[in-house]
Amino acid sequence: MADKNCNETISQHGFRFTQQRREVFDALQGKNDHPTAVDVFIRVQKKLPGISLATVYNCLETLTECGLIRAVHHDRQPSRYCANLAPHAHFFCEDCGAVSDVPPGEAQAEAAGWQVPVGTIVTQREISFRGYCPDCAAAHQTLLS
Amino acid sequence: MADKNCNETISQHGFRFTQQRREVFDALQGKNDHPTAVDVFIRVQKKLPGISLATVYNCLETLTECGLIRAVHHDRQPSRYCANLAPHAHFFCEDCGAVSDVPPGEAQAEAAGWQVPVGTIVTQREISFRGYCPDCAAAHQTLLS
DNA sequence: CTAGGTGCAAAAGGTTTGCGGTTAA
DNA sequence: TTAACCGCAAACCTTTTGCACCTAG
Repeated sequence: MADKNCNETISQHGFRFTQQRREVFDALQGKNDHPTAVDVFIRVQKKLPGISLATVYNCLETLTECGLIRAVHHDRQPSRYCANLAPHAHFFCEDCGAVSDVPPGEAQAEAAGWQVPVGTIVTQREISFRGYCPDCAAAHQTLLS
Repeated sequence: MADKNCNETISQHGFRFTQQRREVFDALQGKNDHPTAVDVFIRVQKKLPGISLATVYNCLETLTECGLIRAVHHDRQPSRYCANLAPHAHFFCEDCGAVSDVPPGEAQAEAAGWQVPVGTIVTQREISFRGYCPDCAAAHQTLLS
């Protein structure tokens, strides 16, 4: 069903629904980790041994353009990809490198309160947190005590 | 005076206060544009014709490590650097590529309301907006009307 | 049938690094 | 004096591109 939706969306954007695009899309579904292009490449290779990394990059870009997935960036590290289309922020652990989704609270639906100049049109907002995930924070605390 | 402070801070971090670091630091002071490493390189060359781009990169990293400047990233575009140490967000214009600082409003001191998992330690937060700056937004409107 | 997509290999572009000579402390 | 730093050039790593072949519609 996700594939059906994917197919339709891709077609609506004037692209073809190829095996490669389907597998790249599938590789992100149902996981909430945030794989890099290379990670996706490794996953998809299990289904399509002949796929090339360049094609994975191309597919990821196409899918992003179609709004089926989202690209996530942190510093200049490799791009990561995310199938969670709901509004959310990202958390990057400085220790283990894990990337996780951060859902907004009730009161946090909009980025109210930022003094964007009058006349500005904001089309997108990105919020990211950096620090230590619960596991790594606990490990730190143990070391310090 | 800014230089004096810069000198002290660099020394405190165990680094040397070299001409190159001073000029790189100075190249960012008093401007609120957000130059790339190459932009800084071009500026600093006027003062130190012999400086190399690699040194500019190294200086920018050292200064960032000392907390004297801040690195700003957007997608995988070249890193930009910012001398504004006050808490603020960034706005990236999709049309003209301008990067500007966005000060927080009164009610926006913290990014409260995000459901970070219990036990997480957040050390840094980054907020960025993308869209059209007032000038480009006006241009768009003109085209559409 | 054919425009668009794929695989490959090579290039691009930003950033980092190794090394011999230089300099701030 | 000497460890840190600089300039240079080469390496690195992610991402993009050109081209000949292939395939979805």
